[in-house]
Amino acid sequence: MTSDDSTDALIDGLVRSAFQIMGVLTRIGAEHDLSLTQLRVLGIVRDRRPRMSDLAAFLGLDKSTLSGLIDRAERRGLLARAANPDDRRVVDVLITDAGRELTARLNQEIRETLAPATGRLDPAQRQQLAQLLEPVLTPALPLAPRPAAQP
Amino acid sequence: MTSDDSTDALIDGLVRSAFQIMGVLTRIGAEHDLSLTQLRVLGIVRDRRPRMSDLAAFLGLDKSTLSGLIDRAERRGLLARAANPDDRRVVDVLITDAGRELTARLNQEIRETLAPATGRLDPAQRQQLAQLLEPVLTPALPLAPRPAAQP
DNA sequence: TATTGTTATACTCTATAACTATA
DNA sequence: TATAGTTATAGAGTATAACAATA
Repeated sequence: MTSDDSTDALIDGLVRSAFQIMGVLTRIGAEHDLSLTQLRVLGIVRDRRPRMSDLAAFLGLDKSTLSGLIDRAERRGLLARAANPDDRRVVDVLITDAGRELTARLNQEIRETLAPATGRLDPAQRQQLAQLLEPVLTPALPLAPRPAAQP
Repeated sequence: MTSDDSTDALIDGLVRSAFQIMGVLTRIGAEHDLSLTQLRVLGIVRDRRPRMSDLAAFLGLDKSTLSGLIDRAERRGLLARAANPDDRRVVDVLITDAGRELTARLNQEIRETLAPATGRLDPAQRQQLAQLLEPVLTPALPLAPRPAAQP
């Protein structure tokens, strides 16, 4: 079996939804001089303190790309680098108070912008949609402390 | 009412889903030296022949950005420009046979890559998810011929 | 030796501004 | 004048390769 109608229709909907969401995120980010990737980093680091390499791997970016990304966010006072006490090669990434405030404001804007779309479903349908989406989703970056590696 | 749980959970799921889908699309595109935007253009032009300005507007890009994008795809023989018979200022964008073949192959790869995720739902759930997504989605770029403008 | 992160370099994506051709 | 498209320019995002520090 290489394809079936239910899968094709679902993928089409997921892809269109993805471009729509990305469009909203891109526009709102741009209004605050933030790229999509920087927006995403803020959302991730909001309640985590990942090391550079883990963050790069989770984002699917080269570590050198992440260096530049964090540079620019750090220059703007949204993120900060910190030494990791356990391994002196490692650099942790953390959010600043300014970054946290900006992130909260952005999330509010995102909710408001998407409200006309999500509002076309009633609360029970919204809940059902979120539940159906759940099994399709990749797990998020785990919160610290990180699990022990396989021996 | 500024927020409710069902909306927040739905937006969280939609945003995570969007990043996941974009990750897959970005990776598959990169394996064929195509950016996310070029991938998207191929998907749109596959069964349409939009003018440059309409395509730029639909993608949310400046017309100058689209010029470069089409340049690069044209140099690779995936897309072509054509004069519009009704208005000599207008340039239409169309897909080549090579572009169509590549697009078909990419779509197949996307389906295969996403199969483990979509396969976590049974066919009835997939259908239901696609149906619940539908009202949330923005309408696609209309197929030619274009509707008459408002007088 | 292997891993973590940064720097140098090059290319794509993107927008702004200035331009040409057509309406 | 207004619209459609291109070109020139500049900044951000991205990967590859070479490097320094630490494990």
